[in-house]
Amino acid sequence: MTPTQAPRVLATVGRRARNKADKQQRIFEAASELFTGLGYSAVTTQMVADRADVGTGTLFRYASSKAELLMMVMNEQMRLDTREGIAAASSGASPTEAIMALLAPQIHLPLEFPENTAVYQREILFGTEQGQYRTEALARISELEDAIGDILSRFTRTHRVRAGVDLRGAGRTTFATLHMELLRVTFGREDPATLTATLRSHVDVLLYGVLAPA
Amino acid sequence: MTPTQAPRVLATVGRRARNKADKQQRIFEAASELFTGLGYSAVTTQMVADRADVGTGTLFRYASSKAELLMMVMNEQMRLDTREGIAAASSGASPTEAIMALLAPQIHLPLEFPENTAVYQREILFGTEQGQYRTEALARISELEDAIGDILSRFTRTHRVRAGVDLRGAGRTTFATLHMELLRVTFGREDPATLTATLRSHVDVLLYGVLAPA
DNA sequence: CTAACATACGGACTACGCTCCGAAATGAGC
DNA sequence: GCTCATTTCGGAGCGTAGTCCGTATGTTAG
Repeated sequence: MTPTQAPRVLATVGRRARNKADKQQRIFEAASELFTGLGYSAVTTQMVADRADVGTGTLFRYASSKAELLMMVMNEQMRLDTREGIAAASSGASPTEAIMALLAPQIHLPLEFPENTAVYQREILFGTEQGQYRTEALARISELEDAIGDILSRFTRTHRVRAGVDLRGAGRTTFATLHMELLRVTFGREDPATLTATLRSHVDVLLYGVLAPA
Repeated sequence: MTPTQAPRVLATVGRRARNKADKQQRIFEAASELFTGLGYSAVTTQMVADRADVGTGTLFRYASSKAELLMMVMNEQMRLDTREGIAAASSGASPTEAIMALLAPQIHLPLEFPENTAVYQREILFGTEQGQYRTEALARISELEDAIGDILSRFTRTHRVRAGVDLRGAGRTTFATLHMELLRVTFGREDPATLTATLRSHVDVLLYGVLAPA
């Protein structure tokens, strides 16, 4: 083996690309450990940069803001929860149960990481920058909204959809409600123990309404 | 009139209290003009302080944060819209129409001041500090949620409430949806012209549900 | 191997929200 | 009017997110 041959095998992507992937990895791990250990507001970007052993200038070429840094970390968790929920929803026996199965895996996050989850939700809803990690988060939400559409259409044989109802819009309403209920738990205005029950009754209202003509 | 008598008439509250009210007034006007003229992010607290002719230290004893400063201004508008909505709602002929009448005055804000309204909503939902102006904003929201409860109970003679439905929770769902739809307009994901129609269909879904057993 | 180029890096720097504490103004007691 | 206590004021200073640009490092051509 000549000195130029041995590296070439691994070097098909070049040293630069490898350095980049390596830094990306270090930054992800540093951010993940610090955010989960201390919570968003107690972490400074300087701390992340130091732990990842890069300069702050470098840090901000890998994530365009501190919030993007958090989203990078949270998206991983969200990815798992979403996959789990979509799998579980396919076996729900009623519309309510199917939707609850879809949403159930999302519930643990605000309990485990209240502050980080609140910031995550805040940035999803109110973020203006079009960073890559926010884009990914939005894609994940869309995935769930689509899943609700799929669930509802799965039940159109046994249930009829009221005239004029837009299923996509109903998916949005479901998420609006999920967001708010998760926030209520985060800010301690709702008992986590009753969250599932509360959410189920919201889903029921959404599906079957509040009123019926007397 | 002795020099001590003339001032006494106006001075029942004391010079200190008058100075305070005066500064409060100047700060309100400065904040109002700057925020509405330039938008939240383009305004610095220094600019508000300068225009109100106070130091920054002083500014922050009249509003505990920049966001509180905005809420101080927005609350005034919200107060008018809420009063108008509650008055209009009492004459709605159907539950849907009554709720729409209640919400209608709220929808002009994001059209006129998209950025400020978004920040206002963000702080209402995610703010952690317990400043006086946020407290006031939350009270205004509660007022509207209560109004929805009143509307629904007004129709219990002609409509029956589905078993197990919590009207207060339904009010929260309505607001969750309103928040989200206003945000969609703010961020340009929804045509303002169709907002009323979209909102009405959301309210309909909420009242009468998506599904009915076939 | 070297030169010339392109890209990535990183830390000094800036902007801004907010705090802190010494100074000034006000009111009370005499 | 004078002194002292109390409240209010305000701007220098701090912490932190994010930028800018000179330097370092990798890549390519000859």
